[in-house]
Amino acid sequence: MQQSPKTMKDVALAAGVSVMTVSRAFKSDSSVSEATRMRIRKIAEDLGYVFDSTAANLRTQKTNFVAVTIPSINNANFADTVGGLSDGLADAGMQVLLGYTGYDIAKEEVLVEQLLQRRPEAIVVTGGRHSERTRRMLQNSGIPVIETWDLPAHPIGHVVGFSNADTMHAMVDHLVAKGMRRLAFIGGDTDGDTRGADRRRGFIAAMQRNGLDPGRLIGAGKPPISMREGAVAMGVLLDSLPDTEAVICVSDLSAFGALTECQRRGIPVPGQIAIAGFGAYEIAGISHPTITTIDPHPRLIGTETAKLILSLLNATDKAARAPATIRIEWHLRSAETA
Amino acid sequence: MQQSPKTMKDVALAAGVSVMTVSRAFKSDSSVSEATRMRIRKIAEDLGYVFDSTAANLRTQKTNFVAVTIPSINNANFADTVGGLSDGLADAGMQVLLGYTGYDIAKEEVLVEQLLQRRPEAIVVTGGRHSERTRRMLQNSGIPVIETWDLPAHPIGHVVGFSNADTMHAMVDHLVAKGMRRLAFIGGDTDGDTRGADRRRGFIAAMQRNGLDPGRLIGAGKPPISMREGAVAMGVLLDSLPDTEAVICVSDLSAFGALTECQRRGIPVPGQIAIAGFGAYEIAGISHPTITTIDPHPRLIGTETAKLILSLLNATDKAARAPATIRIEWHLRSAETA
DNA sequence: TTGAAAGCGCTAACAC
DNA sequence: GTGTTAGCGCTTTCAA
Repeated sequence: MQQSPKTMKDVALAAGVSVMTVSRAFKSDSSVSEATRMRIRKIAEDLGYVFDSTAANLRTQKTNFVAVTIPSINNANFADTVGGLSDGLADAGMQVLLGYTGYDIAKEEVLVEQLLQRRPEAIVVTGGRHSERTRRMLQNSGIPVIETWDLPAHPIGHVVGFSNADTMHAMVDHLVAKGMRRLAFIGGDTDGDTRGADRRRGFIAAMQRNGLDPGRLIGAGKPPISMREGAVAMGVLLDSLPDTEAVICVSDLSAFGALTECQRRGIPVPGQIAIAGFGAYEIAGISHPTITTIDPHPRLIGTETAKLILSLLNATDKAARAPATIRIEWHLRSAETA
Repeated sequence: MQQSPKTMKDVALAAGVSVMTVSRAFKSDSSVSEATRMRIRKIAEDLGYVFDSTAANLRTQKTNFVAVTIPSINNANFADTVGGLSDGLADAGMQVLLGYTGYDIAKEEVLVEQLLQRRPEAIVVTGGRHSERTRRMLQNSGIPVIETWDLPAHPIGHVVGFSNADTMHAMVDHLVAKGMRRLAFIGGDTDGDTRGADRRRGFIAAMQRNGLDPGRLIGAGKPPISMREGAVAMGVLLDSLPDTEAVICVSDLSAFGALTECQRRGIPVPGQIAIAGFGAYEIAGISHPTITTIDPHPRLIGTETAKLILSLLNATDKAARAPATIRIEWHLRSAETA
């Protein structure tokens, strides 16, 4: 049973042709007579032969996959990005090799090294903050590097993203325009989620710009912040700063948790307190009441990244490989909670 | 910039040693003097050398990864399983190569073929229904095959899962014990989600066993069923069969959507209608009210699968490689909606 | 502790 | 349209 896998040699032997002819029979654009091709494919299928791409990869120096790092597999936003990326690359016969950093730049460093050892054709990372060694490895990799979900001040290579801080300026302005002044922010209490930290910074800057107190910051735990942590943080906020008029949560998940805490306490939303989130997760549009949020178009980030990668890999002239920054437009979705 | 990557030969040249010595310097258990090892590693780092695992894979016939197919990347249950699997394999230095079937056995067939071409050390598939060709490819692969999230009647190899139908028997009995008789089921209207279809079948069988009418079946669309589709289906149910006493939804996501539809209509839950879901997603425990559900312990499925794979790969005698079926216990979590 | 030779399974390049 | 030769970058094996 556990016999060693069949090789092209086995197929060639059975078909009475050379290994090279078998190889050609599997590439649809190569010169083999249609009769031999069919015969060889039939024999291969009967033998249970499975093409060995590890060998082809070594010989051709092409692996046909793109490495991608995301903070967590369990996050609908990043899942949408990866989905868009996978679908966009699939037509070109490329696959995605995914790795999870757990919101930890030390883990990211190990992961990037492991991924580069498998010789991807391009590498996509989430966010613009990395260890020095990670930056160096990416820079030296010789393959296209794309940073996403962010707009780094000093990009390593290409960028497909947006400014997380900017979104909070828009959200603060939205709430202020509704007459609210005492705004709070619920987010992680470490900077592991660098995009979440950027949003907190954006919140603080926007409050200051509006001449308002940016001090109502509630730490909800180590990122990522769950629904439950959002609920707990809302409890803390309601207990400690009961005159708060609105709260912006680092994500829709924590915003939903916060909403349920209000519901459990019988506190009207947005009557007594308004709630806003981030991410345009499905729950924001279906919860009762619906949640005001920012839609960063996660899937679009993925499809645009795929397009960029394919154009870079097909580029012949140097100009076409120049570092590109693709800004993704985001939208504020005003809903019932704010 | 786009120069060809450094090889061990480059490092060897720079260090004045043979390629073999460089190779040894990177394996921690091999015989090189500590001085040379340090020197070589330093030189390699300075040169920006990155180990090429594609070459090592070919030579050693080991790739150090496990292929995994899941229906959708955007599903917290499967994400948890993959998370448990990744973590369980990481200690052994193995990675996961993930592919998505989109709840489509034709796509699964293509995917399995692509994955096997990369020569994984084992392959994990979600569910127990596959095309004939998929079964054949898996059977002939010569590597451990693990079917998960199901208890197939005729397993291909190993199994780590549970009976989806059984969970619905427990849920129906739970509702009947509360005095409810007119029960409905909201699920997909195709069998693409085979586990969802199994749950619908389990619902029907359990109703019949209780002498109740199993005809209140609401089709909510093509799987996977979203929160919104759950809400729409609940609207259909309330309009067409308003005397329904309880509804079981194919997942917590659709159950939550159904709950919000009741909330929008001002219908008390569970006062007028009880709601149950499946999956023990975070939302079931945090929504207001909380949702009665089945916890299939998704992460445990992943960690048990990882343990099984590692023991199979380390097994020397044939007995230790005999097909195993690991049943995962699930639990009914009674909450406020039922 | 170190090195030389051979080869993993495939394909580019060149012959015929 | 088909075959031969060489070699991708490593590691196994054997020798020193």
